[in-house]
Amino acid sequence: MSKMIDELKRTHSCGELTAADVGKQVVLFGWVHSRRDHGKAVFIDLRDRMGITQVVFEPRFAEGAHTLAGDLRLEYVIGVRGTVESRGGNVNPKMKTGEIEVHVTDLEIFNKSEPLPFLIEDEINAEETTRLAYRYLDLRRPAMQRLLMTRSKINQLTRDYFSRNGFLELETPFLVKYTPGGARNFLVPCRVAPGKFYALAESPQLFKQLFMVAGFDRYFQLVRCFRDEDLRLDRQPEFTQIDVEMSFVTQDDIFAAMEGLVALLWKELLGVDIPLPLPRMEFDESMRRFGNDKPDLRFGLEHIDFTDVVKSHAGGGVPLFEATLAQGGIFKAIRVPKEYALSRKDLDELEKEAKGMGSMGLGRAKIGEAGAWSQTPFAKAISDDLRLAINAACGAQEGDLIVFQMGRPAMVHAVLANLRLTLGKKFGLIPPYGSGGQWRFLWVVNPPLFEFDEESKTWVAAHHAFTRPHDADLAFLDSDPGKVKCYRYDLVLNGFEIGGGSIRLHDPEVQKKVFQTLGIDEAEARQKFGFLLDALRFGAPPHGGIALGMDRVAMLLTGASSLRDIVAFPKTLRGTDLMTGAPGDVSDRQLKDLHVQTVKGA
RNA sequence: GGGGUGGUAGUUAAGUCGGUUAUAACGUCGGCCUGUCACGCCGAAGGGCGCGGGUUCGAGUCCCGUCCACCCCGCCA
Repeated sequence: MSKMIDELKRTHSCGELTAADVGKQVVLFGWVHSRRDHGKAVFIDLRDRMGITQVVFEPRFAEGAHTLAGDLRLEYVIGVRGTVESRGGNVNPKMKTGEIEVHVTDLEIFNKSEPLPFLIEDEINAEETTRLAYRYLDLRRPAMQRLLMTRSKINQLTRDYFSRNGFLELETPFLVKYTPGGARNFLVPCRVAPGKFYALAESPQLFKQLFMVAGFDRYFQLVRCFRDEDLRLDRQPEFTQIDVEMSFVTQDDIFAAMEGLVALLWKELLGVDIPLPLPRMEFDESMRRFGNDKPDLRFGLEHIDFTDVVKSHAGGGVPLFEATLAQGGIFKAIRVPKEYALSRKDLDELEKEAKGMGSMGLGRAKIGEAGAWSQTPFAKAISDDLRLAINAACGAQEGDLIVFQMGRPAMVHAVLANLRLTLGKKFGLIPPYGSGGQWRFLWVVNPPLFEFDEESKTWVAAHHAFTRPHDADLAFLDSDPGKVKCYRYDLVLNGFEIGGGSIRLHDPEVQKKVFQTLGIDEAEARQKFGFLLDALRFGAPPHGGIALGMDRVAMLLTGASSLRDIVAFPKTLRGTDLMTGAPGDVSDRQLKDLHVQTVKGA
């Protein structure tokens, strides 16, 4: 048992002693961060989550402590008592506590440590696989401690902000009824109801709307959500949302509430003033200029649509162009100005990337003298008129390169949107962190309510069936569903979707029409959303809401390069936890209790 | 489901046209050192190259399969 823990109180953290404390008797607890043993003088950097303090052992301070200090190794957990002394001429300006050191009179080793799989240093020197397998050691690294402390601060500021503004923090269930559509759910077998399953909530969506019907008016929650979809750099199977719902509000009211939070977070955590209100862009415009609904506005290389140009020249004699037009395809390009040279090898790599996304290839043309094309198989077939018209449409000058895609709109957009990002990174167009102007927030607004699903040849809800259409578009519900815009909005930051929400459809009559368009009949609607439909009939207030991806916000705020870095115990891309081994096997007995059979090897 | 990158001491990496005993740094172990803070100096241990096949006189290097990790597409209302 530890004498020092029982008898002495920790007086300071390892990050706070300064010249003003010289002469004080102090007690510090922490980990041996590094050790410099000079025989008669032993220097230890002692670390806790607040910082590092140098502690010194010499026989003249205390014989016993000095002898014991010879046994210290990295990551031993120790307690020291001693006197704060000035370092005199040996000040270390790189350390916050570099003006002082502690001359130790008492040392206790609370616990030893075996040699570590990797060093506890800020500079990442271990592969993520190793770090994740020993996450508790990885989290000791000061850089990781700062990330999680920032995360904690975000939570605290968010709670303060919403509480101050009259929001109630209310909880919703995680174990919910499975409803089809949307993200794939994790299913949880229910022991007491044989053959039945709960779903883990993919979001509190329906419940927060019911809070509005119940009259709670302003709700927020920092809530865990679960989605059984494939993972990405910015996607984990469980993640945290800052979830918000408000009654008697317009879209502008919701924007104002969220902008206040964003400005507060950026001010408090980075000292950055975010100018409000945040800019807005129509969904259509975003698709046209950037090929997706989450544009990174930190650089140009915007898309240029030259479909009409090709059309008006009837394909210009290029068979592939003519075929694309016949199939209703579109043509879009990115102009690469001549100062950003791309080698043949670069272009081959880009083409490979494009093919990986379903493209046939990467169209390209180098602009030469008098608008001539080279480095392209189209150079011979294309008519002079069309070639010059495309150059003009793209604003391409001699020495520029245009890269383009043609075909199905979804493919063209996907390929060029990614190509734009790849080129932006390659050309170093993204402003470095801390340079100013690097926080490009954007509301993307007024997307279509429906999308046409090519597979089933039906209209499906682009987001969900409870989003309020624009009143002016109601007439199109029957005649031309693709034209119906809705009060749906995404908050985008630097190419990441950090939040999304909508004004909800609270009018049962319009709701009925929406279901009709979707081909959902009364019975099906009842079965899927019965309780919500009921609720909407019993005096549902006009309401709307939004959810911010808290993890993504934290990732961007801290400059972390992956969502995994700001989640304490994350999963790999295949959904496994390398430390615990989850997901794991269970016994036949457990399965039997749950009335579950598994199909092996199928 | 598809496209791509990677896997070599505890860790991070090098390893050329296939060729003796597979390198280095950090860490570890032993010794020395009173002003270090990437401490220094002397010495030592530690891997057979993700796994399984194959080609070859000979494979870390070539081929096939497979596992794991990462990045992207699909997917994520």
